[in-house]
Amino acid sequence: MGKNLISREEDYSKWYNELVEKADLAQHSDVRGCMVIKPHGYGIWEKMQSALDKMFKDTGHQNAYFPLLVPKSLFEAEEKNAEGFAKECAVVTHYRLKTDEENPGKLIVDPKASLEEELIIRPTSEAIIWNTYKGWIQSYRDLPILINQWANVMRWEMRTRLFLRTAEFLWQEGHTAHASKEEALKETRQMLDVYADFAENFMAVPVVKGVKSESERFAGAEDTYSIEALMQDGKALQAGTSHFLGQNFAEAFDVKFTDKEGKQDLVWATSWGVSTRLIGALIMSHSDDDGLVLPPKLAPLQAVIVPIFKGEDELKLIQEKAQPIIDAIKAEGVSIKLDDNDTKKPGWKFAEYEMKGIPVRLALGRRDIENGTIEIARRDTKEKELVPIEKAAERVVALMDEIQANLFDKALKFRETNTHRADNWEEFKDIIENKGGFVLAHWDGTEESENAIKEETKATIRNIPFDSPLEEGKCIFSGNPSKQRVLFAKAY
RNA sequence: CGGGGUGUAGCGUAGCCCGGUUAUCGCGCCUGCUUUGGGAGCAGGAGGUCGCAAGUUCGAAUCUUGCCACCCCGACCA
Repeated sequence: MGKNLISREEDYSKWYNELVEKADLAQHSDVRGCMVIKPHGYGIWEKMQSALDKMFKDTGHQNAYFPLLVPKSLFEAEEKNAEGFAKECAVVTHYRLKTDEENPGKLIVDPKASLEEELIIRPTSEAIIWNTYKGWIQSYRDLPILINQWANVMRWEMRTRLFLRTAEFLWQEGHTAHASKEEALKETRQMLDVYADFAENFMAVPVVKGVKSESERFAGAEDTYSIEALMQDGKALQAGTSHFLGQNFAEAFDVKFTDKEGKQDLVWATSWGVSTRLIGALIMSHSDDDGLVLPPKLAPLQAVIVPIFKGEDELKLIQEKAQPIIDAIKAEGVSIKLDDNDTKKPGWKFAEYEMKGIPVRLALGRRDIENGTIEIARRDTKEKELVPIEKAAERVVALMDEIQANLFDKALKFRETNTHRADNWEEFKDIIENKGGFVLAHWDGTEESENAIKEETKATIRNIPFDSPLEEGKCIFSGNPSKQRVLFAKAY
């Protein structure tokens, strides 16, 4: 079982980096701030993609693809959005290299090949997409447009961490266009619900849904909704956002439609996204000192059989015994493989699959075959059980649901015991500094208080939870009246 | 962009202050034998422009200067 990591924040960062390496998920690239996602890490992303993609399709969305490069003039059209991202944009200025006459074998940028208009490598695609939508929308009959794109984006971050913040990252971004404000608001909320559903039911990570304060709002949005998760070190992680963009982008790109009455109006917009950061959330929610712990629904490989054998004859016998189990398990839609690699020893394999977070491991050796048993070990609790070989498939399939549910329950309990209420400034500071976790506290709604709190404690308003009840109270910082509690935490 | 630090084999490192034969150790890798129910043991082997350049010196991983790269702390952030 994992230790309570909240008590050892200093080496938590090291713990995380080593885990990513040991679990074989990713590595730093030689390219500044970028990440190489290794097959096991990418396998998790693929599982996330297919689950999310299905949820998007089930809510009426379609996939499409837009260009990587955004002309500067388009990028700057929506001023707030452009301003918000300006500091972290990579810019393409030239389109050709040439050999360096002073340094044979080397290349230099050809100064004659500079672009008339610079191209921005997308940090997000609102601009290029809304410029395209302009040509697609004339009438209310063209609406709504419900499109998602799977893509990479680039944000030139000052400091990076694998999965949590990298210069290039993979994500999906939904961009929808609507005829009415109500419909767009409904879409914004619906997609946040989809994200929360995904986080809780696939990732086994409980989340708090809510609305961001003005200062944390997406650049160019009227409102930003987020799901916030609590990591094992007591810090919050924003796991997904859904933005109500109002008519800002329609105005910037002049996207109008004619309604049923023949009147012209600007189109209403939303955008929403989750990224490979979710893999970081997954790692930090469930892992322990022995490595990664994966929820069965997102494990690229859900079960593995480690044969314990001496010589080819024994291996052959084990393979024969294992095959019906494998067939039965696969028939139930659970992925499993027999690791018959003879260059690695069983002990090595046990450790390896544990680090990689494979939910269930079976061990089958001569001793088992003589006794008609098989050993089943679950990753989440590290418990081992010896079951009759004919019951193995049934047990493994059942474990998938048990482990999935256990991980969620454990994460939920962790969040509950690490969510505190603070009613005055001293209490608030004490919790943030000494305990960590979420803090529900009153706030007067002003940016001044928000900034001052951040300045003194590093804690920020994660969101104003949708389910936060209305109650009279006083802002923990200013003492001014407040109508409800908001969610504070130190964040990634 | 400010403040600090580090560059020695695929990875992690000793040596540097106080210059002196063949650059230390561990992991990993290769070969052989024995092993296989929790990251095997023994024996042998391969692998190095000591970040780059210049300088000082009989002699530089070690001293000096310049350059480059990376890391950590802050500001920025899905």
